[in-house]
Amino acid sequence: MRMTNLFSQTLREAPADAEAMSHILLLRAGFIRQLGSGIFSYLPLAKRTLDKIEGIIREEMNAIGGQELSMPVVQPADIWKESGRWQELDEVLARFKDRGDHDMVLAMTFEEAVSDLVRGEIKSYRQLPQLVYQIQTKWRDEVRSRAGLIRVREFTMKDSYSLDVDGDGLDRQYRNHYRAYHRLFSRCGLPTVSVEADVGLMGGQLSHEFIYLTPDGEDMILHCPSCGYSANQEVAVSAKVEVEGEEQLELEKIATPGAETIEDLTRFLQVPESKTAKVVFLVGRFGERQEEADTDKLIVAVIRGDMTVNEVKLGHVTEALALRPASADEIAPSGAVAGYASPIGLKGVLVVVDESVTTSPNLVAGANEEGYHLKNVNYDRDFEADLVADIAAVEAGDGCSKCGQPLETSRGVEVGHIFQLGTRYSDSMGCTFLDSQGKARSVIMGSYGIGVGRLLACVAEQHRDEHGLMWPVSVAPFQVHIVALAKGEGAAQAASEKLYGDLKEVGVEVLYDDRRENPGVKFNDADLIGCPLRITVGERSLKKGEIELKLRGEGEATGVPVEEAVSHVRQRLAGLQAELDSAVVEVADYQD
RNA sequence: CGGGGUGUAGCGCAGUCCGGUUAGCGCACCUGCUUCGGGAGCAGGGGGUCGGCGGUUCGAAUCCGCCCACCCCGACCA
Repeated sequence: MRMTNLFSQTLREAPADAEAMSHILLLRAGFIRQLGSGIFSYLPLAKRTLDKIEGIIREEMNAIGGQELSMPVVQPADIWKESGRWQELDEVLARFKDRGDHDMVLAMTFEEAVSDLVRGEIKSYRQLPQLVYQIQTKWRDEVRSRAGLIRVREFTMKDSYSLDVDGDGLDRQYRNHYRAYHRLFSRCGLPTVSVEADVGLMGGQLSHEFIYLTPDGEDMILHCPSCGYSANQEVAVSAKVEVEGEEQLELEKIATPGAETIEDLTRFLQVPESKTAKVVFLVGRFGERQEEADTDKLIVAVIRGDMTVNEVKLGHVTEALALRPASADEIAPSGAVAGYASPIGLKGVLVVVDESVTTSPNLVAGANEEGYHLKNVNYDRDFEADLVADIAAVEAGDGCSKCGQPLETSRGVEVGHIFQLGTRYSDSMGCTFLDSQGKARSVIMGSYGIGVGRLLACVAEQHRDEHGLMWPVSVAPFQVHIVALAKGEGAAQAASEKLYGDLKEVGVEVLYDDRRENPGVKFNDADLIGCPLRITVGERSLKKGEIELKLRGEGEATGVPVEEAVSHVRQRLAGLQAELDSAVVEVADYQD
């Protein structure tokens, strides 16, 4: 591709509203342009690397038996009503009506669509197992898009769906994906770690996320340096701390004027945070799938003062469809007094108590009376719970639940997520097959996603320096960038043209800077765009019968004879590819 | 949705407090000449509903009101 024909230009300055480095660089290098919040156009350069990423994904999916198909983005709401997600999901699912006044949705994922396909096609156990996948556009009306391509509303995702007769089959496909994902991310040059994760709006029982670790990531990961346990904070568990036996003391009401926070309280009473109980008020939305009517209920979560509530865990144990912070008006009717609240004496609420509170005797808790707290509050004796569960957010330093060593935290971006769905969709949508006994059984499903655009952004984030992007060969928009130090006629011009033609001839992908620009401009743009191999063609080295080769990451260029240029280029590219291939390691299975 | 911020040419900004010529500057773009190995110089030129609507005023980018868009921080996810 000649740069004089390329449909984009580099920007010397980045738009002011870009902050993430991947966003700034992709914008400056002319890969992407923004149309609206979380809505982007991919220009030719980005499209090329996207295609390469998708190519790698296809190879890996095909290698584990995947068959590519394509499902519609606009779908009738009926199937979503059948699965129950029409009711379960809120605004993330974009809805509209067609001209016939039918409810329609913009697909945010495709479990319903495959399930519809499956119930039509799959009749017998003889047709299983199966693995289908697609690389398709999705729309999610995210609460907040951010960081360029990292979190957007319209995005393309590779999603695959496995269909099996039993759990063993599902497990096999799940493990296949687990390994394929690790291979594929490393083939793209992106280091990732896999962690146990929440199933979120997919439903199902087991799930892993593939995380690219970066301080700018939005997910919090906990991992144990000694035994390897790693999980998203949403589901992470830590070792239970046993409190040594302490006799239950008599309940005592004390005046604590103005002490409305745990911090105030510890200072006022001179007790550690771990000797207090705090409550968090949330409103849970409850309802049955397949039914329209929802009811809100106040949830009172009780946890020890030194810990925080993990809302994902709380959502699971309460089986609420959604949780949100409660307003003062919603709290008041229960009898709770903000700042001096406790579960003692509350009416009509769902009390969820963290395990930490049930094992900690003689805590200080609110008296539900302005200006007063209660001392020596004990679970069971003084108050009861509707649910006792682990609802604590695990933090750095907490003991690993497997080996007891302190856990560490890091941040990351989720680029892939795999789920063992089981029969969550086949049951609700009637995906059954006849087994060898002639009995109808539900298809066992798995679902596996990769955010393609996000993957591109993460690769950009990972491979860059102060001058610009540095694409791994496997996904670079072009393998070679020719900088022609010539304007119009001359030896350099002729040599560049010839080299460009020769390289294209042998199938090398080359971006040829044939613009009438000064050398500095061309070098800087080459660095910005970040093709792995740069060739400089200029009078200076041409006099020695040479052109110059430089890897994007290298400092110095090396001269090679003009006649040998093509073979040198192929060698260098092969070398880069080999280097990348050798970094692809087969990973061990996940730990159960 | 709550909190914070920004909207002036394709991009980066000044001007807005304190209303008053044809609304500026840098980059980018077009023409010409020169230059030519790490973001060149000179000369000339094109490009603006000052986010939108309404109001105040003799007069609004500037003051007032409403609305919209985008970004950042918190609850969601690939």
